[in-house]
Amino acid sequence: MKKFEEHAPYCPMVKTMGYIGGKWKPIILARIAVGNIRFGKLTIQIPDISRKILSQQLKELEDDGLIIRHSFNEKPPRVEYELSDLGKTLMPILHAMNEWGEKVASRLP
Amino acid sequence: MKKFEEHAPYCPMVKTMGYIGGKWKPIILARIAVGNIRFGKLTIQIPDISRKILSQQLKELEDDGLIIRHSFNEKPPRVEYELSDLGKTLMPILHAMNEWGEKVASRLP
DNA sequence: TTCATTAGTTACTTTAATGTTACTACTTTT
DNA sequence: AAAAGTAGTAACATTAAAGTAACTAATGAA
Repeated sequence: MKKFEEHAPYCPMVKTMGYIGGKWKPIILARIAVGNIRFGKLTIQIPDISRKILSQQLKELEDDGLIIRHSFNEKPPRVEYELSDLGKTLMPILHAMNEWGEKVASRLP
Repeated sequence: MKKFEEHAPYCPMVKTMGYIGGKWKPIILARIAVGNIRFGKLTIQIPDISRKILSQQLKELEDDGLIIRHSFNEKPPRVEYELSDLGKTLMPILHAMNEWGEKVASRLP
């Protein structure tokens, strides 16, 4: 039924979605993009995310090389996250998304 | 570049994710952005999406005012989708995502 | 006559994503 | 001595997302 010739041999959008396709990832990345940030601060800035999901998503972002995790050996623990060089290349996407959200929010209540 | 913190009271990223946050939506939108396209053509260009999900996502995109559905009263049926004016304002995001996917694909195998 | 075509829908099942609660370790503060 | 603070994790429960198979209508073609 589907013709092979018409299949997109490789889709950049699919690739991108593989990295930032989660419900929370762009939101998390946008927060980290502002500057190094601690785990607890993220849970405050993104009130609707649970610690479990946040932790999980951060790990995926780290595994994908988009963020760097800095763990200071202190008690109580302190961990900071920052964008990696690769993560910083996402800034145009994050900014475009941020701007769009602003515009839509101001026009459609 | 503007800092995300300047727009913190409501979260524009969350708003944007509400519109294009699905697994398939950016991919579908990117396809429609290329030009008016029929339902069946979309199922060919996005081989891994089922008709059910495609139909469902298209309806959501239409309800959100991002795309316009043109139904020609023919048998067998013909339906074409195009970006609305609002949908066209997503182009910077879609374009940035597409470019990022291309770059990452070329650098990381 | 029977098949192929198109853009879906319906009913059902499975998988992925997300949430909840309780818990840890170590130090400092009350 | 108890409590507060941090960055998580484990076990379990739930919800959201996605997949599958079968079906429709009207027409033209084999």
